[in-house]
Amino acid sequence: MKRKLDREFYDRPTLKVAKELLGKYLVVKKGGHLLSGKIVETEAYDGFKDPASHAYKGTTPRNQVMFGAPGYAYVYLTYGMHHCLNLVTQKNGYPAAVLIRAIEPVDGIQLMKRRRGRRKLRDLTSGPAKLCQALGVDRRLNGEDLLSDGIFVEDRGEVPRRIARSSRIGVNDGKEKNWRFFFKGNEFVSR
DNA sequence: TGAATGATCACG
DNA sequence: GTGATCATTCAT
Repeated sequence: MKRKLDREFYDRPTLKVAKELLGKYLVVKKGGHLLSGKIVETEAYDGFKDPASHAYKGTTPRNQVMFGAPGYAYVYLTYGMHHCLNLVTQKNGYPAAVLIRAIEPVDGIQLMKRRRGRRKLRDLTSGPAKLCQALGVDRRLNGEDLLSDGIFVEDRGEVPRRIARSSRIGVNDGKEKNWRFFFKGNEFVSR
């Protein structure tokens, strides 16, 4: 049983969405290719009061999508060369999203290897920018509807186990919360 | 541990 | 316009 996540799934508290995305399948279809992977690591960026969020200081041209309706992709370039993929959550006007930090490769592994220039399965998608490169996600997908057929998340009926949480990677804030979720012991989790 | 690499944003 | 920063990755 496969079921594409609907708008209502994303229109909920961000921490809950971040946690429940674990074990779901991220699917990208483009140019006749089908690429997918099981989500094994996420991070929540929630609201106006989250200093680590791009939306902390209000709207800018880049973060517009975070303020928009739930169920859309927010893709940005960082360090001048790496893309990161987020899934926008909660209602229009409330800036929040979930960063997809790692997936376990499932469909299209040969193409992922070619794009990444790596042979080992573990090196393909074990980080937010790695998985974007493997799946061919870049800023052209910013603002893309996650209910479209080009990029979406699918429930394949699996029951997730062994979920752990920690502080977010690359976030240096005194009050940093445990807003990173991952499968304990999964080899595709970043770092 | 640090280089790569360029968009983004605050400042004025 | 300028300069600091960056939700990272890879090779040294």
